[in-house]
Amino acid sequence: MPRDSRPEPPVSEAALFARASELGGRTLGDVAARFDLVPPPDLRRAKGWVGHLFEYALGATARSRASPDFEALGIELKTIPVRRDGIPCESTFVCTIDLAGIGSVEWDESLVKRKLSRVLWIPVAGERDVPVAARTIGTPLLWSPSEADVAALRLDWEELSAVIGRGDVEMLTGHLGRHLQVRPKAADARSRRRGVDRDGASIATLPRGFYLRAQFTAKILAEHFAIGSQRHDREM
DNA sequence: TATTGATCATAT
DNA sequence: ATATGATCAATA
Repeated sequence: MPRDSRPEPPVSEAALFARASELGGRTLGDVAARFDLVPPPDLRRAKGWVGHLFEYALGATARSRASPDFEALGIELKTIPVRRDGIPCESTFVCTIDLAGIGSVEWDESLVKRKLSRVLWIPVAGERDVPVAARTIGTPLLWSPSEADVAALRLDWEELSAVIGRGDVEMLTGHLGRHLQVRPKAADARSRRRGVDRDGASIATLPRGFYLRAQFTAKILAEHFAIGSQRHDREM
């Protein structure tokens, strides 16, 4: 029998953050056991397992629904795998791209801007030499991008969107974009999605998504820790 | 070894 | 087949 059943959605941002904070310092195995879930030995065949665990443990809206994860609060949940030194192991997936329509979308109404407006980051040990069940949960961070962040993300988004919009999606590589990049987001390399070519004609191409580079999220987490230790100093 | 391109599971 | 949750693994 599970010791805890699935919690109700949190009623406020503070309640959500408090709930997430209680998980800090514990292992994924601890949390999974509370809900009678079994951690896989590794994530090769369960890449979304950590994210799903936290959706469940924090009372996120059902997986079937559209984002944000906490609809009533307008908060997006992101687990982020980190090394022992706190630096992210991976980039962070933001959203898939409507390759046929993004050329006529403005930044202010973009999915990237909306999804990143409020994010609950949960750092989790992500090194592959640690079994999933033994991986430690870090201190959560409730984040909104600074004005400088928004400006920088907008610059990347507009550049990348323009390339897609003008019909050069096939020229895009993961190299483009300072903080935001475009990479495949598909079941495999044969997947196809509707896009447009340089003549504006409809083509079938690889589905792609926006991702945040690890360097960008590293900065977010680093600033978080810096502020945390500053507060700690003042308390002493 | 950091990064890009490829891939895996589940639910709808 | 698409959307959401991401990490894997080959490459540079």
